[in-house]
Amino acid sequence: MEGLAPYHHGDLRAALLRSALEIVEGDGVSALSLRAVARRSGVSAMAPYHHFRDRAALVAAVAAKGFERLHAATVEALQNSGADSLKSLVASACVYVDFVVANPALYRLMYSAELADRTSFPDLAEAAAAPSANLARLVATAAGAGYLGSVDRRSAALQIWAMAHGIGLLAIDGYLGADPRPRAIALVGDSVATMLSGWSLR
Amino acid sequence: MEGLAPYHHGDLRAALLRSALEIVEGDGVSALSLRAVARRSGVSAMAPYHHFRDRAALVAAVAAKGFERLHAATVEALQNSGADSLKSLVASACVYVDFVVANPALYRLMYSAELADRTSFPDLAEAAAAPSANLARLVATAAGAGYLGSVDRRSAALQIWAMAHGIGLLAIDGYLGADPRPRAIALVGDSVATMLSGWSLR
DNA sequence: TGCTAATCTTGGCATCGTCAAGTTAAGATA
DNA sequence: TATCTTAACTTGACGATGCCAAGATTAGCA
Repeated sequence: MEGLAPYHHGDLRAALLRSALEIVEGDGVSALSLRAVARRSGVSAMAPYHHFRDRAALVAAVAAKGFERLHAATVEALQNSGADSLKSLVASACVYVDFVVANPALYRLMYSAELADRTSFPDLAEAAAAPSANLARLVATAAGAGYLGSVDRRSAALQIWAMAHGIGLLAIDGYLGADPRPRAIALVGDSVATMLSGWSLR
Repeated sequence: MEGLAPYHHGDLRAALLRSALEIVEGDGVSALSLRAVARRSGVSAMAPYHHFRDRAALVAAVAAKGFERLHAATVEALQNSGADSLKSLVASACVYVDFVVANPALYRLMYSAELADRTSFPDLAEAAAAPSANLARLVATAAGAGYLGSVDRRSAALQIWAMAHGIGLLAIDGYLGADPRPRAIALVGDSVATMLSGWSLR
């Protein structure tokens, strides 16, 4: 026993996810096929179907992993920053964009059109909710500290999110030149600070 | 002569583009295949290759059409608005987001990953430059009117663009609920106004 | 009128997602 | 321990896709 390639893999699901992430990060979303994932995991083309209903389910699982990482990065950064709610907001926006620039293909996958309807993927919906909830919490404390004036919290959160989302996407699409990372981070930090100063006037 | 389906189409390129736009708007980007476009145009599967080098070239041509429409919509809206540079900026941001919400699949295609490197598609690069140039011009006149304080014009333009881009994408991805159009437009208008008021402080 | 080059077609190949039916082994039951 | 159930995995096949290669048709110009 213990020969090469046993019939039962042991933990194929995890291995498939790992392979999928490697493919996405290495060759982009377009290279992510079920067959490629199976091949890289040393398994037949149909094996993944016993762990993911179809290709979309695999993509959704990869996206969920991405949201988990994004959330983890944000949480970690907030622990290292102070308690100032304004600085926390700016910092988490910067971390967000940093994540986008560091994982361009993964981020694009996380917001790809095929996953727009998340009702079919409850795990993905749950994973994606964590960053949103985090932002909402930060905005709430900022509002409590009087930084938002009379501005609706939900609107404020959406605007900050949209700005980070937009800057991150423009960065990885090449609109911020080569080496967009410092420029993108400076832009979000600047814009979030600007918005907060604008809101505090109301 | 003048029978059905002549061997030479006459203006296949235009017909293919039209079919492609119909497919994108009707069934989404994922349904846009060369064969489907050919089928809808009543022509063999290989015919498109005499007008577009490969699938990416077709997609690029569709995207260019999209940028032309976006630019046209913005220009038209600006003619109907006054000369106030601040209002013009807000208005064009609203028109931008309105376009995104009205043409979700087309907009996604315009910024799809496969077109990120536009050096291969000079026509697309040129078409995409028009909206950017328009925005830069509006920002320049706003700066001339003293609305930007000491803020870098390029940064200001990028932030406005990113905000519209981000809000539009969040809207068509379902994060603004069903019927996102009024909400999205209100959000951009609000946010651009906020940013301008924040900038004018510096 | 005849030549050339552009336009369009047919046929074929590799790859993809997925259905159907079979094989292997892990784990419960007796 | 022997058997049975069931999950995990495989092989084979089908239709669809992007694209290569080679042939057919016709427009436009000499």
